[in-house]
Amino acid sequence: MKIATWNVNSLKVRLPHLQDWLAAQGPDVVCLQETKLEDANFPVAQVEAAGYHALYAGQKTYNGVALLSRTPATDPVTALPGFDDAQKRVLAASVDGVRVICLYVPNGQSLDSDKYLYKLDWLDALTAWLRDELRRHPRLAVLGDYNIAPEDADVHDPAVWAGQVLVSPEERGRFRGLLDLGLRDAFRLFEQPEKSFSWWDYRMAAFRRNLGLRIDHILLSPELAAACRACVIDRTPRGWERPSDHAPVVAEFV
DNA sequence: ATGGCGGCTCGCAGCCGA
Repeated sequence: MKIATWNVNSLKVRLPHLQDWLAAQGPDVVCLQETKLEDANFPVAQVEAAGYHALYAGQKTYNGVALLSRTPATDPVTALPGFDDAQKRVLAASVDGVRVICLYVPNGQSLDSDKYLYKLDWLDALTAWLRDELRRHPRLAVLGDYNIAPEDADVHDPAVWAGQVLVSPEERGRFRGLLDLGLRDAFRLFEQPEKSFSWWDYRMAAFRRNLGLRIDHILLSPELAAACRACVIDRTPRGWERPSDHAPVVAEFV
């Protein structure tokens, strides 16, 4: 089984890239973030034509998540339980015996912003929820844009990023809290190239110079981690014309 | 690296992302 996560930064703009990438990679499940579409405008026909079923929880302008799957997904959940949130950032469903959770973690904007406090509260609610979900679902995969670079190795220049969101000790502590639940970072289950990133700023030719961050992650329950055979970041679509600023992350397990 | 890009919108300027 092949699962993937991709922040497409507007599905309306990136639909051709998604179609090309699905045809090239043929994943069984794809979690999308930043669709920026109200549900009435979701491209259901195009996704079905590509061979996928779709669940989606969207809104205008910002956020929005979707879950595409070769076989129909069941038992959808579209919010963090017990966390009152107007923003569409969560979509969970079951596919082929795997509980899949698609996340778009808040960015936080800056350390002195209310959005940063919202991010930390959001991560606390996520942690409490995933603790229960791990008990309920031995085969659990939590994929998405976490907006956290877990370690300095996930940052092109830690000195440049010091004191900013995505790398703060509080955010990294929340990420470690997820690992402490028993989840494993699929990417780090394997030997990986130095300076592996999943996001590059549109400015300053950052992709060409590989000035990036690794902030898109696939976390796996112990059972799925034991079955995982590969996890890679596919940089290819980031080099296409008019790309998303994020690259897809893909994991395969038996 | 102190901005630069590229989404979005009761659009032509400003907000937001990361």
